[in-house]
Amino acid sequence: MVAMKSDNFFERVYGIVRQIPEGCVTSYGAIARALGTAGSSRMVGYAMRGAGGVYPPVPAHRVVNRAGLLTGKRAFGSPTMMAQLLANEGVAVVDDKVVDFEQVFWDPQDALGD
DNA sequence: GTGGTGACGTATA
DNA sequence: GTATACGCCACCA
Repeated sequence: MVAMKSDNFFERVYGIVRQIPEGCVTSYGAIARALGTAGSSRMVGYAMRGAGGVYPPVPAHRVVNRAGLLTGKRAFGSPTMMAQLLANEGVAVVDDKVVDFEQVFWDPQDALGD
């Protein structure tokens, strides 16, 4: 099967993010590790940068860094869009940071073992 | 084919 | 505990 998806890596990241349940969030490193590319944690975020142009849409707003900071909020067009979406999902966000990050944290490996 | 960059993470000072 | 430096690896020009 002709691998038309050269974004094998990207697609995988999208697949994980799309499995994130509503009201939950995860970290780039966790996703990267779930993919087996823990070393390319940066690539996870890089992939998300293109998440706004792929289909189906990827809830990138549910993906934050290790500190729970909405580092990529700027990728949503508005610096408050990401926080707004999270708040809409039930995730409290203050100062561009996820509140109780560890409580709403979702483990991507959980989807793999589904 | 090479170089530069990056929505991170970890290590060290 | 805070601040700074480096590394990782895949994508883009």
